[in-house]
Amino acid sequence: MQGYAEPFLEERFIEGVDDAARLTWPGSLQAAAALQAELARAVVLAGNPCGARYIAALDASHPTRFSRQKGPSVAVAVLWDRQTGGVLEVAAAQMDAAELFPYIPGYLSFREAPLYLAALARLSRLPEVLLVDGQGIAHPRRLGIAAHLGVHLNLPALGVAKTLLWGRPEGVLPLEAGSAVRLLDGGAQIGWLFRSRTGVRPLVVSPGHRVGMEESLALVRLLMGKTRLPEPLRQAHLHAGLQRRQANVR
DNA sequence: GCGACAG
DNA sequence: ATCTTGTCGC
Repeated sequence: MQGYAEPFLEERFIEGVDDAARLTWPGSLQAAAALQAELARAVVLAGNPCGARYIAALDASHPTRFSRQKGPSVAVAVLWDRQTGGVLEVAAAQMDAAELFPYIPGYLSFREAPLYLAALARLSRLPEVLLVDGQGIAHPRRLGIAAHLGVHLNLPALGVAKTLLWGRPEGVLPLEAGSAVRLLDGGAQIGWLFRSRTGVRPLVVSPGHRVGMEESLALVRLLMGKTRLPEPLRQAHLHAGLQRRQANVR
């Protein structure tokens, strides 16, 4: 897949970085790390998305190597309406898994962001916030996939990951639902460990772009339903799996 | 060399 | 990420 359609998506030029190159594999891990560090300088860690009505939740589903299913990878953008508390639209995009960049911890956006951009472009309206399955700034170079997408599209974005990639929790996280502890890297806070339900493994919440640290956690709290994941992301996960299996049959 | 390692 | 039914626990 070369060049992704993005009709209504805003763009913001990042000084010193070619627009189209922001999400393109620059050729080496070293160059990719440098690009991440460069884009991380553009991250804005302030903003309150709690009043937003339209949220896009992003998740992807991939075929397994040792599976009979050899079909495409599928990404889904679920447009969530906070006014009604339900799904407005489900937009999907697919690519042959072999054409995707491989998964390398720390470089997930080079694999999945192109799919997400294609899915987002198929939504009928521009979301006010992106809720991404993965890290925001809780990343070795402060540019997880949520931050990368946020900066690229100049949209408020935040990450909700199911496991930790980077950072050290500040103390022990209580078992009670709703509890949270700061996630630190050196002296700086890079996110939260958030116990969304009693007894479940904590989520890693971190701002991606144009969202404050406290506000990122506040929004996730507002989006919680009855399960471990915030409801929009749970829906995105569900639909990504369903649509991938659908694509296999065809 | 050893441990860590989003999806 | 994915392969998978029932089963244990709040």
